[in-house]
Amino acid sequence: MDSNTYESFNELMMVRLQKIKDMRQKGIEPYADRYVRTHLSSEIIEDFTELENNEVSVAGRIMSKRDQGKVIFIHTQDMGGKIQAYIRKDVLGDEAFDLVSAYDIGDIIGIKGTVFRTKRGEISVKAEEVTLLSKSLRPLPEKFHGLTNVDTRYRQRYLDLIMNTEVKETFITRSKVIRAMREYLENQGFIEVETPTLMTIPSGAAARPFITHHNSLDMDLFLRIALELPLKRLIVGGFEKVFEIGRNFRNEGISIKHNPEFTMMELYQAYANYEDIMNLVEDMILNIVIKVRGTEEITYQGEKISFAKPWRRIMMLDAIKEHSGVDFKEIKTDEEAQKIAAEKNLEVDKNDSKGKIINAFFEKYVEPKLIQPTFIIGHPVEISPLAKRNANNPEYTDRFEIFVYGRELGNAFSELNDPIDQRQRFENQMLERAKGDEEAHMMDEDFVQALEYGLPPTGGLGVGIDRLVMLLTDSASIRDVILFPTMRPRED
RNA sequence: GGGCCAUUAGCUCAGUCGGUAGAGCACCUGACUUUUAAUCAGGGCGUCCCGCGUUCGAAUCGCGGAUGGCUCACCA
Repeated sequence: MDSNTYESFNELMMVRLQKIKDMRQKGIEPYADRYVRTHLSSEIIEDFTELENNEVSVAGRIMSKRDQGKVIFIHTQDMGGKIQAYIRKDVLGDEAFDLVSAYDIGDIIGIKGTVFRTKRGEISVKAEEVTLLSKSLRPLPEKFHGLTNVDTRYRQRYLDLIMNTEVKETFITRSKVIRAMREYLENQGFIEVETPTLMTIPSGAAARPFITHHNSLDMDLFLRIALELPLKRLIVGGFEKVFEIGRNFRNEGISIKHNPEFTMMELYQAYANYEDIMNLVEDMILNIVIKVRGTEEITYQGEKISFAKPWRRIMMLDAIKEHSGVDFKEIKTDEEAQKIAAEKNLEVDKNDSKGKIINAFFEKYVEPKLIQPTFIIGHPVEISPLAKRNANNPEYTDRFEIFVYGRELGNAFSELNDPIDQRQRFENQMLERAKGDEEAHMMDEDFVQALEYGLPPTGGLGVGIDRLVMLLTDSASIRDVILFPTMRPRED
């Protein structure tokens, strides 16, 4: 750090810098090497009856300090929560006590002492030895209101985590959700794999990709938008049950439900169809909900949501008929579909096929109504370029999506394993692209070639981890379940 | 990308009609040996988001910009 840096320090920080100098002059190092702690704050509170009058050592950040002259009360915070230290001048001695007196809120300290309960009933540690482990230079946000500025909370998440305990809880829950999912899938015989993030052809979803450049190969690469195609190649290769939990990147708008990078779990199971996957995902999510929340029913944004089996299963066309009165079974051509869309004042592109219009109807009339976990089955083939056609009605696919609280939580289908049909579908997507649809799939020749070697009948699934965590932590925004959400850099 | 709103001390906020900036917490000095947003007395702390303009004078009014929030669009 040079002197120019110090110039940006305000008076509060200059005072703390001076304290560091004073300590070093006394031969005390304010940045310690290590500290042996015996207990977390939570352990002392939970096991108070056994620990009372025993010696313990705790470490953590000073969150509050009440100096009464010859007695100081300090709350320190660690992973387990907060615990109070009771520090007496006559126990520590004058010199050590004066040092503690100079500690600031935000400093990280170690306390060795005996466990007891104060007059007011709070379980505390009566300090015999207090050690400064790391001096804090910047003042923490105010103790009562804490840190509420959302901008700062996301940009300086560490401050958010220090000040807002429920934020820590959210991310602990996130970790539990992922662990429970892994456990479940491993118990079902799935193997976890990792596939490339850098792709030559981004595929597996309808989305605009991020582009980057590889210098020594002198070529552009794309960040993946889905995990799907590499995983299906692994099924071709004989891994019959695989899954990946990985980051996807989509170059699209940011909203309460969308972050440019987000986490998906995708799994593929050979010899299974979409109905097998439906049973699997229903059981898996119920399992996770119970493991994480201890109950089948949760409350999300004031709405009671039950994950108890079975979830409602309804054909997409039936759901549209139920909510909009329009029966697309009666509508045969793109022109008829365009006409009915116009009658309903639904904005669609004039090139849109019947399949896309069905999807538009679904999104407008049905999606917001699907509060309880619901399987929507049988999507039009035009919007499902990687899904197998239904044997009885080849205009539609053996596909389903899971909706909860009006939001898509998962997507699954019987995988298209006919290489000739797959090539045709890619070609149709290329035509859509040529018509200006930037999100249409690109041709993936290598993937078609893999199918030509033979993909067994396979069921596949994708689940949005962030959205699942939102439900289980009652978080209104996806940014509340992503530690460092994408932000514009500050100008300054 | 459009609309609306916000941005003032480290944090949470107030700021009247345009008259040159305030509170609480935090910090500093002093008092206080079981406090709980400890208390009491005193003190210091500002790029009023940035730029331009109007005005004798701008935190306040106008225009442009930045960042964020909400929302619509986009996004299966």
